[in-house]
Amino acid sequence: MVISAELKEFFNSGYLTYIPHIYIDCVIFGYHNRKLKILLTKNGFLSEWCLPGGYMKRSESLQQAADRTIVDRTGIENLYLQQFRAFGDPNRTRYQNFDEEQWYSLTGLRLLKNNWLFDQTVSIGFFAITDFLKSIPSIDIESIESAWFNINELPELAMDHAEIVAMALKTLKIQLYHSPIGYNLLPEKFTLAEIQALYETLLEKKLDVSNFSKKLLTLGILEKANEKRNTSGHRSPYFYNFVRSNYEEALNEGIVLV
Amino acid sequence: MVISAELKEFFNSGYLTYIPHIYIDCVIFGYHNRKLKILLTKNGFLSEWCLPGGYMKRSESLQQAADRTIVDRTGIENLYLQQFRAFGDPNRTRYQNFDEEQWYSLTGLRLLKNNWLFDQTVSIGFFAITDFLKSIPSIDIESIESAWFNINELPELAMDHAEIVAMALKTLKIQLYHSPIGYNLLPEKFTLAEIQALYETLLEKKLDVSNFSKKLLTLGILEKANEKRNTSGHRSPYFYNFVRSNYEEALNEGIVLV
DNA sequence: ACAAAAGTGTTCGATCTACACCCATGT
DNA sequence: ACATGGGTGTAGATCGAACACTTTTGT
Repeated sequence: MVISAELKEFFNSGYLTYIPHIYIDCVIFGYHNRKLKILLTKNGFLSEWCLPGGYMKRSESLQQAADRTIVDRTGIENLYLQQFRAFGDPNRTRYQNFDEEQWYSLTGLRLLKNNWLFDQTVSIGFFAITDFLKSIPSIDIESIESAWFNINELPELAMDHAEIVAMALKTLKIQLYHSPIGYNLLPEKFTLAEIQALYETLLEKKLDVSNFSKKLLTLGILEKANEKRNTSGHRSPYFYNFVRSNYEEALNEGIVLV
Repeated sequence: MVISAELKEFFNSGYLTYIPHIYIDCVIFGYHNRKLKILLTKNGFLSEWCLPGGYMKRSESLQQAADRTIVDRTGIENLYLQQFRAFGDPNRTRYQNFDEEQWYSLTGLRLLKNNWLFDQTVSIGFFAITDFLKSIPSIDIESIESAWFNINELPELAMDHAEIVAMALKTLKIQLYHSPIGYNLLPEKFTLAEIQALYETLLEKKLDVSNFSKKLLTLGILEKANEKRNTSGHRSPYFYNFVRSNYEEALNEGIVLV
């Protein structure tokens, strides 16, 4: 990996800009057509894949740090990132297993043992969900690759990142139970089969067709549009769309779904 | 306030032991006889009251830090502390409004602007609930007083501590809805009226006598003991006790209560 | 007897679950 | 006509809210 001047600067004096002990890790779920993926990045110095994340800057808020991190590291904008847990096992630091020589041979930089990069970090976990076809990630200075992975075909993850993913998934499911989802994951108009597929994928279980649609329609979250999708070979399904006001209300008030 | 040698040492070189940017704040709910209180401490240098809390030590886990903090600061042992949120507004630091002169006149110590105590901190919020009659708090070196306050008669709180309390209370209520509580808050044997009073106080609403007991008995969490409390003037209530196995199961599996 | 608190029963309606059934359409 | 997926209807069980009722006990 080529060590840019920018990266060198980051290694040597990043602690002036960033707080050395507070890291943000983001679990970005991507959904499309019955597939649930998460976004991972390949750090240039680690063999395992990582969650996209970054240090918190001095004098910014946690939320700002998370939002900035995701834009910086993946180029994806307008994600609604939600905090779900802090992770703070001892000796939790990205480069804990490197000694000075190893680091030198990898980067050509001599970093002292007390360099800020080797400090213990507490990580604040955030998660978000997006349509992975609409969200094309880019990469940042510390990374060499960035990709969507199927949730049940994840590669080896660095540090405690597997645990972070597991907790995020658990939180996502609980959340889904109490508030609707879909605004950013489905097109403007969609069929009942499509939204049910979304829920079934996220919850990892089958739902009853009749009961599912009844629920969403009774709650007033969905309404039938006067249009059908043109399929062939069988009956064409109607389009539906979200009823914005009721959707928002369900987000605030909470519902019980499924 | 007298500045002990220990405190002086803490101010000057605490950063060697503690991570300057990570703070733990604990909301300790105390219940007894229809009263819900929280535990606050009076810091010797601030006019407002604070949540008991402390810095995280280098190379300990978040959970260890929280557990140690509560023992150190309040002397209360065996609390089950549960993480609920991280708070990280910019410029969030306990002594942010002090300048060098003020600090000197208060403490007799000359601390530089870049002293670790003035660093921005992210706080990880934990909460727990205990019986406040059984939990007599003691105080620590930075504090001059420690006391239980009724939840709706809280004094002015430092920094964002009011927000932390509000979030903790919200989390407690949601949690109560999904899992039983009472093991450490009620005596071994208690009456239905007593456990209902507990729930009504925590949830801040009245519950129906019949439905409440039916629910807990149907779930198998409570069982009737062959004993009555001796009251006078009217019918004596039966004692009940928790059925440990079902209680634990409800904790793990989740229930819906009320 | 009656007041006060303990404890039980019952009704009504909403909601969930499971499953059967009908509909539309291309071949 | 039939296969395929879209969509609806309904019986039975379960649950929850509200409230009336019975029991026990001291005065």
